[in-house]
Amino acid sequence: MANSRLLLLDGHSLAYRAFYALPPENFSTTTGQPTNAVFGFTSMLINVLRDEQPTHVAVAFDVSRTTFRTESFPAYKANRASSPAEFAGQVELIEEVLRALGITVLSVPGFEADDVIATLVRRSADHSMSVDVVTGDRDAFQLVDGRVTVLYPKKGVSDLARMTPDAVQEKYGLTPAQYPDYAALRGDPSDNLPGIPGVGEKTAAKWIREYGSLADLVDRVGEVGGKVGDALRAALPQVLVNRRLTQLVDDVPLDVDIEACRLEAWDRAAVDRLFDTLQFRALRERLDKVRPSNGDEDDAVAVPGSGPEVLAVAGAEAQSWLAGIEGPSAVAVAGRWGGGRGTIEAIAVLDGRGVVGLIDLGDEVAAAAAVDWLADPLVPKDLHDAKGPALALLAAGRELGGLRIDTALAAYLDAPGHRGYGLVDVAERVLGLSLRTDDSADQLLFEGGSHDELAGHAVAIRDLAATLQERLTTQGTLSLLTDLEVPLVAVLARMEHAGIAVDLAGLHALSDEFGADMRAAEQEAQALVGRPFNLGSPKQLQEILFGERNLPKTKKIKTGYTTDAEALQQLFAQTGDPLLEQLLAWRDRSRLRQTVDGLTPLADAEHRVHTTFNQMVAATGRLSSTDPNLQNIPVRTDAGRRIRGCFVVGAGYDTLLTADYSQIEMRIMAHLSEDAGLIDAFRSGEDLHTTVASRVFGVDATQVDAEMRRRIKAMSYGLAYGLSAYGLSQQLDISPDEARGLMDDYFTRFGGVRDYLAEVVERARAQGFTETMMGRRRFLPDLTSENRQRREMAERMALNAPIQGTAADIVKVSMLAVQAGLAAQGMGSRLLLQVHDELVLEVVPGEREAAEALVRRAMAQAADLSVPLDVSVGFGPTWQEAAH
DNA sequence: AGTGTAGCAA
DNA sequence: ACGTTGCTACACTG
Repeated sequence: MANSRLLLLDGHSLAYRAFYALPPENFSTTTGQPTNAVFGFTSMLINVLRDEQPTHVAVAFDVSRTTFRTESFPAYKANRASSPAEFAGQVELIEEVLRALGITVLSVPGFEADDVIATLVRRSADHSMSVDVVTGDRDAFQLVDGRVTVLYPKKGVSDLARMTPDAVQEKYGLTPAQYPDYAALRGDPSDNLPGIPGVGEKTAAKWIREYGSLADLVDRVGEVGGKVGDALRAALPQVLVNRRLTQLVDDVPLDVDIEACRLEAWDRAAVDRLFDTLQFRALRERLDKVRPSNGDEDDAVAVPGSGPEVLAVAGAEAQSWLAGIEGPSAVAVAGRWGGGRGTIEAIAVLDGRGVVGLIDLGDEVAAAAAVDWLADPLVPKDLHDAKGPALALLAAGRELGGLRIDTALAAYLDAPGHRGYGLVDVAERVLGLSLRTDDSADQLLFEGGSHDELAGHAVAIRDLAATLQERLTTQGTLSLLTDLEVPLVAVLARMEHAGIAVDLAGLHALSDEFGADMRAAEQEAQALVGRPFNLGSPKQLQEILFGERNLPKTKKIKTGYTTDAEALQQLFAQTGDPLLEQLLAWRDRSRLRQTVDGLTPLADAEHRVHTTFNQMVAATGRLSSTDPNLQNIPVRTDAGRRIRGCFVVGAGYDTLLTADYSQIEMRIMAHLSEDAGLIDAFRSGEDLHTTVASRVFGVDATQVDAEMRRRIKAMSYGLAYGLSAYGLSQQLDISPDEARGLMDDYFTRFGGVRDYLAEVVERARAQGFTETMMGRRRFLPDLTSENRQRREMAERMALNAPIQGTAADIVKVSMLAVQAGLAAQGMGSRLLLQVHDELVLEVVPGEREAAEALVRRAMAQAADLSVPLDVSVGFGPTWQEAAH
């Protein structure tokens, strides 16, 4: 035990330091939960774990305000205001963090955290451990000796003073043992311990140095001359009380053995979940770099040596080796991909024989064999995130075949909502494995000596496939993987590979035009203000609007007052300040230009842009699109639609086809809620919002005016998002009472919807997750949170996830059906984009009718609901003109 | 490099 | 505090 290092922290004092050191406005979750104390504490903890490499750790907390100290001296700490509510809540969160990290938490009624610490310090002497005590309470300096160091936060949460005997000597001119004597003389305002009038730190330290100790000073108290001597004699009883209170108790009754504080590997899944909810992204990564020092780094690394034999397979040997493979293989692929293309550098194949074959695709003969093998639909294989390799094969004019399980997708279905599904992350979360990787990027590149690494990945993929397959089977969601997500990989790869053509000249013209509009607005704005300024700087804008021009204050945000479009429009309505118009115009054009200018550099030689569809980002099951995001191309304004007009049909094709579901989410709501009224409204085939409005307001459909329809439409859509009466009132610009009345009327007519919404939340609370029609789960642990904000946030997520998720499932099913239909009929038309409820296809000459029929059928039959799935289809040379 | 604001889509 | 799911650009901060 000679090399054991014990780390002891004073939870409350450090949390308090952090609470006041870090501004809560910079440290809160998006749900409004302040996390400054949790963040600061956790940050300090990670730093000391990293710097001190302890083998044992414990954190002590004060339990209550009454201790033996308050009993003997009622004024003790009586000056302390009760801690603010924002603080109290965070202590619980800190304890959660510690639990997840497997760190012992201690508290003993009647004693302060420092007494618990002193007790452990004394006990650790038997184990001859070195000890670090982290606390914001200077009384702990009395514990310092050659074996024990106190780390005391100087400033903020990152700067710790290392108090060794020498450091104490240097700072106070006293030994650690003398410190409590000195503290008793000095008093402590923060603990409400009075000092001696006229005696400060200097005199107190001088006396202790001179007399050696407080006891000696008391013995010779008559020798102290002057006014301060009189003061000392007068205050002596109080000084002795101070001394007793400052002394730490080192025999607190504590039934925890030091050995129980040994730091074990922590529960990564729990840490991930907790840090996700706390939105501690950076800390998560810093924590990753700190490993428990008990040598666990080597015992879980999946590399050969602990695993199977690795064989470098080269040249002509590759083909025969691959041909001899038994059973499904786990395949790790090194390469690079993105932007609709990709290359494979090497693969590691692990099969039933238990040998990893490594094939470097730099070797042409071996590469040909490997590509044939990867493309073979009859060879079952498991990959992690197969879309990249699939793109590489498409680039080579081939297609990935035989994909059985994609372990990244499996991990996503098992637990959506994580930040990343790279192999390193997933192996750690699911298997508790720490994969060695040279670069932290998810995409493994094959360079010289990384054979072992790639082979280790293949082992991890094999184990992940087995574990996750079992988990999904238990969940009943395996078919979602094998029949939906995995087949979709190939479809997405083809879409990304195809890209969509853009009219580059048109985009450049738009950019110029929007640029000119921006300059005009900028000049007018600067003329109105009287000097140049940056219209894109919210800070300068705030100074000008609320300072110089003294406009009414808008909604408060972290950095002052908002200048968002809604607020500026409201300000304009109130004040008519012409500057606001110019700002809004500038913002609008600037935004549009930004969209256009982001697009042009991404076009390839054929003037096509290739987005990347991400299948594992949205917690609800939706896809997302990046580089560029083609799912948020403007459509609501005329100028915006002109950008859509620059997405065009490509050479060799006849037209673009767009097909979208109308009101798919409302239809899903009708189906799931089984509300007879809503189902009837859809079956009638009349305008949905008008029909619903006529029922809510109890009038004939012909009596429904535009305003009534608008309100009902907003209400209907809001329902699926957990809209509150307040939110509805804001959106419709009516009073909360009026909104409440509208909701009541709505629910009177559509009681099934109300019952469904209530039930979906309660069910999710009971089982811990929501489910889509096809069984896709979303876990929402916050549904049982004590914290109201977090709980209500989770409730809204629970309302929305089954609806948004079911829509996502249905669209994915329809994509598979479209792709299958195109292939079955040997058609040349192809899918290009998916925008949540819309598909965009490029149609070759002669296939318009067949394509429309196919798409309509595929989309309408993607699910069997109690209401029809209505699909509208349009054709046109541009995306804009193909819209309907 | 990371955070916050703003704004676009479904 | 008050409507979900995403992505990107920019300004500002350390």
